[in-house]
Amino acid sequence: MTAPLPNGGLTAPAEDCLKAVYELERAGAGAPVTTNDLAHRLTLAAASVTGMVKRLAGQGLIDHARYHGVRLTEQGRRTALRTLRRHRVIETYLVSVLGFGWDTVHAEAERLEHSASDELVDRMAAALGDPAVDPHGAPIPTRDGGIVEGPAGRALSELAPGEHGRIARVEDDDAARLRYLDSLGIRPGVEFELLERAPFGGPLTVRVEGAPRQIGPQLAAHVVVIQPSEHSLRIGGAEH
Amino acid sequence: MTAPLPNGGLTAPAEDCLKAVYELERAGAGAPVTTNDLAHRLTLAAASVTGMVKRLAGQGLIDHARYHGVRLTEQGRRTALRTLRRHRVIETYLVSVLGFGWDTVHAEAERLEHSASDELVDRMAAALGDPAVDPHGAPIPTRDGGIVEGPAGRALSELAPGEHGRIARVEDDDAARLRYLDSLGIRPGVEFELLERAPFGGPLTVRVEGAPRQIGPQLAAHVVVIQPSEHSLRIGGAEH
DNA sequence: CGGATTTTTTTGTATGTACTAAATTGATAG
DNA sequence: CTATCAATTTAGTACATACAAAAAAATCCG
Repeated sequence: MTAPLPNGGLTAPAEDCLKAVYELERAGAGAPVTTNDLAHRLTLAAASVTGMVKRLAGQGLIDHARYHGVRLTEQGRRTALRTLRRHRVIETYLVSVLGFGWDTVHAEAERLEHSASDELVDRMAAALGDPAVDPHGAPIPTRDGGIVEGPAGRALSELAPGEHGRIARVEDDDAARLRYLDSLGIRPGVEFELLERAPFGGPLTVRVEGAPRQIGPQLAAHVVVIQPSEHSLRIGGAEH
Repeated sequence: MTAPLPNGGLTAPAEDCLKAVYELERAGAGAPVTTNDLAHRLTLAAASVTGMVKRLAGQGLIDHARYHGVRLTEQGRRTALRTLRRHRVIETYLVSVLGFGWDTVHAEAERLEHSASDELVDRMAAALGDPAVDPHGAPIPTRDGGIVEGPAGRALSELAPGEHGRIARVEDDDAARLRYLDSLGIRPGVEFELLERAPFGGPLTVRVEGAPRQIGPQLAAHVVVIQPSEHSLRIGGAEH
């Protein structure tokens, strides 16, 4: 009796690893996820990842081609999405019901996602009316393993001056960075307009809630926005 | 980065062990808690307990006299009570807010108590109006480390026919046994009268909610009752 | 008091998670 | 095509948790 292991019988590090593979696969457009990518994401030595990956491959949750990275199996994807659902429902519950700030819930959810049962999470979700997105704008997987990965918004950092829209999602887990963004008024649901971009990777100036704000391009890269429609006014080449 | 370890930096098994020492000390009227007692309580081999006890003693949480059992230090007591508070607040929240049955919450709380932060638990407690007891009638330690261990009720199994009162607490964690008691109408807060006791350790007949119910003495030993006052009518020797 | 029994600890083993350092494989550039 | 460099895996170590079997200590009883 080492640990309780409520849901699929996986340990917390194993669930974290699957979640990381899922997220890196998504970010990398389906390319295999390398050991180094996982090590960085999990703040682990590469050798530790190799060991974990072997165990998970042995359980049929990922396919591992030596020296060439890993891919989730169908079973691994389902498992990762269940963990992700627990994480995001918990975050939403903490913010909506218990009054936590959206910048502080990640760490708490990161622990609770491994010990909360699916039943508890389903009750939380029901109490919230089965929300579709969490406080960061990330989609919440459904009980049956589905997920709608949003309408493929663009990063704030990719827009050209004059473009405007609504902030859909902030893809960052660090409390300090989120608190900073929040202090600028940059949070999911807020309307904005990009006023200007300083050259050579300089800061962007964004109007949010009536006020002009400056934000660095690295931070802005994690802010996903949606625009009113396809006839948005594009001035200048914003691709990069 | 093996595990998150939210509160005192203790692992889940270590917290469970401290909690068990606390509970066994209480049940044993302060006598030192033996390795075997702990092994039974934790469903562990005695050898495993010895190892855990050494680590905890090294951290100053318990005093360990080889071959003579352990005692919580003041620091250990505080730590145990914080874990106990988390457990009981979580149980109460699950029952009162999320609609779990009082018979099923123990297992869920047993896991969550190790990953929920004190801040989360304080918010849950506040949402409940800082309740004094959990769904089983057990007292909830306060934020500052205090606990009021109830008015020292008597076990239902110790009463004599004709005695009556109110069920204060059910000291059992097993879901099946709790569900059975619940089906008999035996739960905290319910008024009762002991109608008769079969001889030679036979079943007790108890009137609860107007209906006569039979209950074995082992189960009844875990039902703590309080009586109207000290001039309760005692008929016959009820001791033992 | 001293042997028998019980309890506890020690010893040795296993697993999962982590690390560092060394070896290996793959990719790249000349 | 090979030397080099980066990425990855292997090897060896450590710690916490668990176990069973053996040894040691305490207790009990005649």
